[in-house]
Parts: sequence; structure tokens; C-alpha cells
Amino acid sequence: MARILITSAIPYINGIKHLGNLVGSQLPADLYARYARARGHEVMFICATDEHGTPAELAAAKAGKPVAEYCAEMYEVQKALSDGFRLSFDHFGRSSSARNRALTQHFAARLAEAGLIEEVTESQVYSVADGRFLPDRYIEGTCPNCGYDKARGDQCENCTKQLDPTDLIEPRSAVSGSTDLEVRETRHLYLRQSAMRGKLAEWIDSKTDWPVLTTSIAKKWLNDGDGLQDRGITRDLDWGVPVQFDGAPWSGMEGKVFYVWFDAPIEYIAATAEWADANGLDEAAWRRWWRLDEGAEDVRYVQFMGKDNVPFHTLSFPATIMGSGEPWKLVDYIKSFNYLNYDGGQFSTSQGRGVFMDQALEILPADYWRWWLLSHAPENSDAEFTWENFQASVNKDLADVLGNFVSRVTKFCRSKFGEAVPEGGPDMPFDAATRDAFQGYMNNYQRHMAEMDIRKAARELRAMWALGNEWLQAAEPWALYKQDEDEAAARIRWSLNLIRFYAIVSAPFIPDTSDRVLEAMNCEDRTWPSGVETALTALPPGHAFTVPDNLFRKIADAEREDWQARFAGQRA
RNA sequence: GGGCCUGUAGCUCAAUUGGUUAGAGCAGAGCGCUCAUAACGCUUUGGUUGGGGGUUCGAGUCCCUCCGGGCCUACCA
Repeated sequence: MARILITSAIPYINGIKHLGNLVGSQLPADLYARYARARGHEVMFICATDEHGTPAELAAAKAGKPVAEYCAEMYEVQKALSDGFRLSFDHFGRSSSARNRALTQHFAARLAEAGLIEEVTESQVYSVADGRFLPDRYIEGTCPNCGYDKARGDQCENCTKQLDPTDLIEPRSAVSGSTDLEVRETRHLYLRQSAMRGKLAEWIDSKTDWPVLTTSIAKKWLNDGDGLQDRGITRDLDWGVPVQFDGAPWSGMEGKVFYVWFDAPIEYIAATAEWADANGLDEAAWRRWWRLDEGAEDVRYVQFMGKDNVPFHTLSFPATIMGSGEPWKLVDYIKSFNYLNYDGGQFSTSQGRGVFMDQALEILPADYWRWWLLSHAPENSDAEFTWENFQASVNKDLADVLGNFVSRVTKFCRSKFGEAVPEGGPDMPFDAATRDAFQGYMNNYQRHMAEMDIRKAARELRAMWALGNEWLQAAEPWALYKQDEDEAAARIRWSLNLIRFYAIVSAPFIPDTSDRVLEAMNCEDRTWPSGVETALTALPPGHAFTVPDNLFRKIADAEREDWQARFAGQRA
């Protein structure tokens, strides 16, 4: 029994996420959280929406709504989709919460007291027509290098040359197209990450068990060029955590907010506080997860994220935590993911290319997606979604191997013995070889799950499903029934128990199906099986059950082709 | 430009970190079964590990080089 704190990278508020986003953080985090809970650990699983920043303001403006209202609506949309995919967050918070405001300001103040905040005056492009400062990439113009006329202020997408907004010929606002731009001076707070470089490097070096993807990105930022750079942590925006507040150790920062990447990770902590608030608990309830001096010394903290988030979680956020001088919990393990591509290219929100979370659930239940996405998680390299592969995996793994096993066993039992676990025959299931094979898969499964080797875990789980069919084929109760009814009854009894066993161990991957099966098997006890053999005697003779409807339907070629065409791009 | 990752069977992926004859699933072929969602089981075809060179008793694994794919490069988040 351990205490495990799990956070998933928090999805940005401006729109519905696609399956690539889902499999890159939230879904694997959910798998791990469900498994950890099933094994009896105390789990705190936290996620939230990331609501601040320029894109949120622009999306709200485009929708013709005040940004707070827009975010509140989109939060509900994302919350509903999280629920739809059965993401089992203990709390799904909002980075715009009062809790995050207070904590973000607290951390900033502590950092200032520690001498780690510096005020810097810099020049930035201001769009008069838009009434706002524009981030570099929101300025468009002609590339001085190649003449491409839609070059962005940070980089030309055509020739890949790094640019400064002032390099652009005939610069214009990407928001309004206005050319009424001017360079204005503005003052910002910088986090002196460079001062913490040694400490951060030492910390990263101590994480020898982290994925290469995680540590190599961190080391690159630590050592590249002049080493870790200081980072601006404030912005000239309206929507965000105000920089100027009562007790702020600086002045003249009215009208500015903290940079979204400063407050977003702090939301992990804040959302845990939101959880306590929502459940009527006191401060100690959430602080025991986060404060080493208030009970968190035995917490193991695991973060899940896509590779694009790694620098912020390995450097910026730890710098915030360390720099505060307070005993906040640092992450123990970072599980990072590559990208999921869509049918030979990238998922594209703007072009509507690929499947988005809402569309996925309109087509098929969550478990179909969960199984495919998790069993193909982009752990070692970018992975690719194709409809052919999705169809084949779902039909074979779920419908044929698992679903059909449940079907053939329950229906055979109903026709020969009725809808109750039959009695008679020996109590000791399996021959030694089958038992050992099962236990071997189970041991591997548990090890991979604990180590967050998701694809490998899925493979072992599937092997357990397949082994049931192999064994049943050899056990052939349908033939045996004609000669030795008791022996056939015993084998069906084990098979029914095997169904219950599958439901419990498969639950982290396919929770809805597990629920359906356990309900059909009339089984409320979902204690994780300590061993394969003993688990197969859990349902005693006489125990009533019902034959469930087919667990999974197959995807037909025609509908696959239909979906292929429908999600190819140019979403309305 | 620089850095990192990656290339293994038609497809998706393994390979105990340098150790016998490179393994699985799917797809293909053959056989079996008839409980089941035309499902299941068994057998089987299929690889010059992107190309070339090197180190080593031994290389998918280490080094060099070339080719291809991807990500990051600090003001999107």
C-alpha cells in the first residue's frame, strides 16, 4: 500500500482535443491510476483545464464571448468528454480557479523573496488595432530569407529560418490583419532559472530511471548554448492570474498576468486543493499530498505528458518548486509520450484532420478507443492511427478473442446447465502447464503496469484472453458433456470464473466492459486476484449469472470506409 | 544550422542492454473443432534488421558514413 499522486498534463481550453492529445497524457495516466487503485494503493489523480494565455482570449473573441464565459463553457465540454472516456480523475479542475490564483501569487512572492525574480524591460510588438501585445507567432509577414508571404514572427514555416518579428517585411497582425503595429517597451518579471541550473542539473542527473525522451530534452535545455536561460513569467494580457496583488513584492505591474506556463503546473497543486474544497475537506486533506512537512514524504508523484511538455515539467516547474524554498513535493517519475499521427500525417485541429474526442464517442463506445489507443501508445516513437489497424485490432482483440470467449462460455452454460455456475467434478482448475502459463502472463502484466510499459502490458493482457480460448478448445466441454457431465461442468465453472477474472484485470483498459461483465456475472467483489488459480474458484457452484449481450460489435468494412472519408480533413 | 529520437516480416511492434538458429500479433496458406459474434484451436509461408564500411571470438544492439522519417530549438500551449 503506497500513496501515489498522479497528474496528467492539463489540456488547453481552446477546443476539443483529438485522440493524439488523449493518448499522450490523460489516457495512460488514467490507466495507471485505475491500476494503482485496483492494487489497493491510495491514489490522487488530478487533471484540469489550462485556461490562460493568448489563444484562449482569441478563441473567446472569435466566439463572440467574454473569455471567462467562453472558458466556463469549454470547461464543461471538456469535462463531459473526460467523463465520456471514463477518465477517473479525483478532480478535474480549472487553472482559472481562485485556488490557483492564490498559489501562483504565493509562489511568485516566495521566488521574489529568494532573489529569483528579476524585472526586465523589453521591447515587444503592439497591435494598435487589436489593442494588445502580440506574441511573435501572431505576427505574419514576408520572410526576408525566402520571400514566403505567410512567415510567422518566430520562424518561417517555409524555409524554417528563425526570425524576429522585426525581421518581417510588411508585418501584420495574424489576429486582425492590421499593419498598424508598433514596438513598445514593456516590463516583465523573469524567473532566474539560470541561477538554479546547477541544482536542476544535479536533480535531473539523479533520475537515472527516467525515459530517455524525458531526460534528453531536459539536458538539452540545461546545456545548450549558454545553458538554461531565464524565462519571462508574465505577459501583457487581461485573462490570467494578476501579477500585481496585495503583498506583491514588486510594483507597477498592474494590468499584467502571469505567463500561462508559470501558472499551469501550479494548477496541479491548486486542483488538489479544489478537490478538497469540492469534498468539504480541510486544508490538511490536500496538503498531505503536496507538502513534505505535512505528510507527503511517503507520496510517489508521477506525471504523464506529451514530449512537447517536457521542458516545463523537468525545468520550469521544478525551478518554481525548488526556488520557493518551501518543502513542496517534486515529481518522482515523468512518463512522456511521442505523438500519435493520423493516417500518414498529423492530426490537425485547423483542418479537422483526424478523430476528435467528441466524434470518437459518437462513433463507438469509449472502451473501443481506450483499447486501441493504449495498446498502441506512442511510447518509443511516434505511432500512427489507421482505420484498417483500428478495425483489425478492435474486431480481433475485443470482439473475437475476449468478447467471443465470454459469449461461448455463458451461452454454452445456459443451454446445458442453466444460468448458474454448475457444480460437480474436480475443484482444481487447469493442468500445471496452463496454470503456469497463466501465472506467467499475469506476473508480466503486473510488472509492466507497475513500470508503465503500456504496450507490453496490453500484450500480456491479450495473451491471457487468448489463453482462455486455447485452453477451452483443448478442454472441449461441448464434447465432454456427452460422456462425463461432471467433468464438463467443472470446466465450465472454471471458464465462468475466468470471465470474472478477465473483467477484474482488464478493468484499467476497458472499465465499462468490465462493469458490464461483472454485473452479468452477478459479482460485486472486484478484489485484485492474488493468484490465477485461487481466483478461479471465486464464483461457487450455484452462483447465478446472466448471459450478457455481446460485449463488442465488429466494425464492418463499409463503415470503416465511411469514417475514413469523413475524417480525412476539412471539418466544418 | 544544431541537438535528440527513429528505421527489424506485407502491417503494428518485440528482442533480458554485445551472446546460440532475430521473435509475437494481424494479414496470407493448410488442417481441425462446431460451444460461440463465420467466432475458436493447431500447423505453416514470410526478414541480407534502410545502404555501405569498421571494432569484436561474436553486432539488430557499439563506432564512422550515406539515405529516409519524426520531434525540439526557449514569445503557441
